[in-house]
Amino acid sequence: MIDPANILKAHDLKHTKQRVRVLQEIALDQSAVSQPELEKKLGKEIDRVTLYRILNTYEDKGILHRIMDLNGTANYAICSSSCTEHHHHDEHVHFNCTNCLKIYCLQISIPRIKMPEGFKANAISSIAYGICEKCNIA
Amino acid sequence: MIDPANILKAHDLKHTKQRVRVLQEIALDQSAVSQPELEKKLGKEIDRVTLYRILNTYEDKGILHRIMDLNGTANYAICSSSCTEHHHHDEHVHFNCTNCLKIYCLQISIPRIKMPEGFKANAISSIAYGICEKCNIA
DNA sequence: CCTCCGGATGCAAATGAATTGTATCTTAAA
DNA sequence: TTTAAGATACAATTCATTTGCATCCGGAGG
Repeated sequence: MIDPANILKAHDLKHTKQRVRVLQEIALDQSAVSQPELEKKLGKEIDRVTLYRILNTYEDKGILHRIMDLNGTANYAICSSSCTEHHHHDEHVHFNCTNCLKIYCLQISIPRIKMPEGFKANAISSIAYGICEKCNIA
Repeated sequence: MIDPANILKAHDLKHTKQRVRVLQEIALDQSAVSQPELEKKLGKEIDRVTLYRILNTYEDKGILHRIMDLNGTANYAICSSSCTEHHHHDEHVHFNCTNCLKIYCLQISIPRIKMPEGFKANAISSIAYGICEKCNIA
């Protein structure tokens, strides 16, 4: 259950109606949402730039995680509760439907991968591309 | 060893000096290259739009594979020889340095991941973010 | 070697995502 | 209630990428 007020307080962020609306909107969907999609829904209430800044703030704070889709557009989804400002732990596999373009957060964690000598990984992202359950039916 | 002329012939592409130059330039580097980087190097010889079109053609033909970096910019690297027009087999892990922004193709293949019911994956991409060997020294 | 067609290139302009600057407004704390 | 730090809105800009169209050139056929 997502409580915007608590999340904001927990991360020392001022409680504004715009920030609350963004969290509500993103929490609705189990697939990740892009800024353009959010702008379509919230454009009447929130300025485009404000939306970008809110999303960046949320990412920095570890409230949202960002996934790049096929077009290089940023998509956002709520982080698992263990994410912090300093380290993201949302290391699950994402699924990007090449038909409807939606991004899903799968409940599958990313297998550990040993890096070559000299390379130090802080995070790893895994995106599967294909057809999602909804598009498979249609 | 990369032979541009052969690659072009093998894929039924006209032999033009621009196409040859792009292949030469990308083959030089073992890290993936973005269009903006290529444009810096080849901008005097090749038009920006032509560069985009060549890269798209190469991707379609399975000559290059595309990796999105942190900024949502497309980067390109030479495909393994088994890639074809209809299916990319370049399923190795990539490494995106958060310092120098370079993308490396690691010689590590992506572990098989079982998709949930209804989801059908055609390709999977895995990108590790961190500090590369060069930046680790400096 | 010459002709000629289709695909490739170059240039101009448009689109779309994201960022920056700045003035104004709002939250939360004194 | 006052007030300062921080948020928001609006305008303008940057940066990657795409589209339209006229021109050019590679290579197949004569």
